[in-house]
Amino acid sequence: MIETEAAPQNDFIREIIEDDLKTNKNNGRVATRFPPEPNGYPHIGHAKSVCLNFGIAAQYGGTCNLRMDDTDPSGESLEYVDSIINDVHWLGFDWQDRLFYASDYFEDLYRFAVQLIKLGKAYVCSLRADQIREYRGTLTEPGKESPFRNRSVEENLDLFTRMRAGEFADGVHVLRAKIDMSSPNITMRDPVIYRIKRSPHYRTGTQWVIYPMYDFAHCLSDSLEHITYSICTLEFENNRPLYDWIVAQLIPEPRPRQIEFARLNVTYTILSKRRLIELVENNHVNGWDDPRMPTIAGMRRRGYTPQAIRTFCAKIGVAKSDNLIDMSLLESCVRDDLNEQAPRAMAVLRPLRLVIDNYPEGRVEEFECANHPQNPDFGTRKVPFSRVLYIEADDFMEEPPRKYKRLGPGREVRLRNGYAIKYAGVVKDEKTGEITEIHCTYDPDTLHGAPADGRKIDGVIHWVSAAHSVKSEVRLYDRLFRIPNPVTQGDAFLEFLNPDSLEIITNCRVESSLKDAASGSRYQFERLGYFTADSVDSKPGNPVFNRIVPLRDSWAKVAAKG
RNA sequence: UGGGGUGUCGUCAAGCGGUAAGACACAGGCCUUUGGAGCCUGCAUUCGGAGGUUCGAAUCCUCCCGCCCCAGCCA
Repeated sequence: MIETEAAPQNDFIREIIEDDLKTNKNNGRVATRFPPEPNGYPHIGHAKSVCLNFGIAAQYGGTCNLRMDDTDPSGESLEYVDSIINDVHWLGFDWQDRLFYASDYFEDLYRFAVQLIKLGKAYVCSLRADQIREYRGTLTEPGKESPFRNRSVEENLDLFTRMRAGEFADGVHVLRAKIDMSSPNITMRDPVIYRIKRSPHYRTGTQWVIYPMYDFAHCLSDSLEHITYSICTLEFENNRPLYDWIVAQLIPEPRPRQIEFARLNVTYTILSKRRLIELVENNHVNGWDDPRMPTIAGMRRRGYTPQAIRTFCAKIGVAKSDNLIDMSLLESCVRDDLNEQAPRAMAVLRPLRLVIDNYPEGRVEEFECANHPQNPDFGTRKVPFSRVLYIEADDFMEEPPRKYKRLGPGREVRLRNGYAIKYAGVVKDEKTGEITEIHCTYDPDTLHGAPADGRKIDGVIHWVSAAHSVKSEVRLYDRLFRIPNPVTQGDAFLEFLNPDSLEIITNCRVESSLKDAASGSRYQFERLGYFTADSVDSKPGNPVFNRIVPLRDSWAKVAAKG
């Protein structure tokens, strides 16, 4: 089952749940929710929360709701709601009919606020925003009580009703919880729970001019949905006493419990929604699903599989200490999945002409090649072979360093799926001295298996028949997210946009059997890594390939060592 | 200098008083018609530091240090 397998290691949360199960706190129910604010596309950090919340629910036979936490109309939109729905589904999770919107609770929340006023636990404060800040005190000094703190219930009710009715301009009044202005926890110093904001809401339009704040709306939304565990990130730890306070005033037991975990950080990656929005709005990238983006949509386009992302989330674990996950773990997860799922093919990115001198001109053979080296279920494909081939320019070196196993003067290598060939000569451009063509001879007895005389052939290179190959477009993203650490520095954007890291290569040749590659297909091209046919830019018959997994340049390391 | 968290290998992360799991990374080897697959081996005498309790401490106690979060009418 997808949900269970995706559950990250979450021992401290499991412990809490199992204690509750023992004491039968919630009658054995486990109910979680994934509550994004629809003000951006979900990213890999959200995936961690999605896997956690749905995973926990599945582990205990419970439920997980999807809830749009849309209490601040500015920045929220239907487009983002759609992206969340789409991406969570794509990741493999199902909330069935439990899709909710905090905005659907506006009427309930309003009534809760009225109730709080009647309890004498909330008041309308008419201080200006800057005054409220001033009265709040500082980290080390207690705050001062608002002069409006002791308004009568009747006056508060009257004012709050008129706030809703639109009688006041934005900002002239707010509703505050009456808690403790001298609390060492600043969150508890009479927090604002309702504000006037004349900003049309993407769902409720202009129906409301007052909107509940997160602290008020979230815990009560959880309560309305009978959530048992409200799992959120660490920065809300200071808000937990407020969460408990509000719920204690208005909701009978059993009440939802907030549990915090550390949010995801990945090396070289920006996961701040504010910054991602900036990248999109300033056109630094081509939208939220740009393959360079750490969004689910971007990763999907780049070729990541839901499985790989789920595995990643399961492997990183869930704890309370700040973390910075090495991107190599993410890459390892895709490689692992794709190694099993991706059919193999051959491609050449930087073509170098290779002529087999002793192979008859005009002759064409077709080799039956396995689409997967380990799994015969993938079947085979026919690959044409002829006298003139293209090989990867890197696969030939005139002065090969030690340990180089590919082609060079005097050497013999195997053409993947084909014959062993032996170096015969090289042709250079007279002016530049650049190698333009390699000449080889082939050994006809080596098509299947090693040569009869027992000589060993170490190197294997891939190739494509020049006359039969098809030209396609490949986009190389050397690493998924080319953003240097520390990501908090402003110049991160410059690096992100560095054209050197976004090289686009257009003269790639892909063997003909691939020219009908369907959109969204993933291939591992021999020795080059995993590629996906880009589902947005590719056309049938001429796919555009994104390279999705960087292969470690181990050869470069060997060469560096000498 | 207030409050809330958190510190175990390069990076994550188990461990809950009985003598440091696992993963990624890294290194070496074997094997292979992708060097990037597969297999094998190595990789924390020590758990932020210093004391203490105990036969025994990463785990309990004391003090100290580092890092993160909180002063939006954001979430």
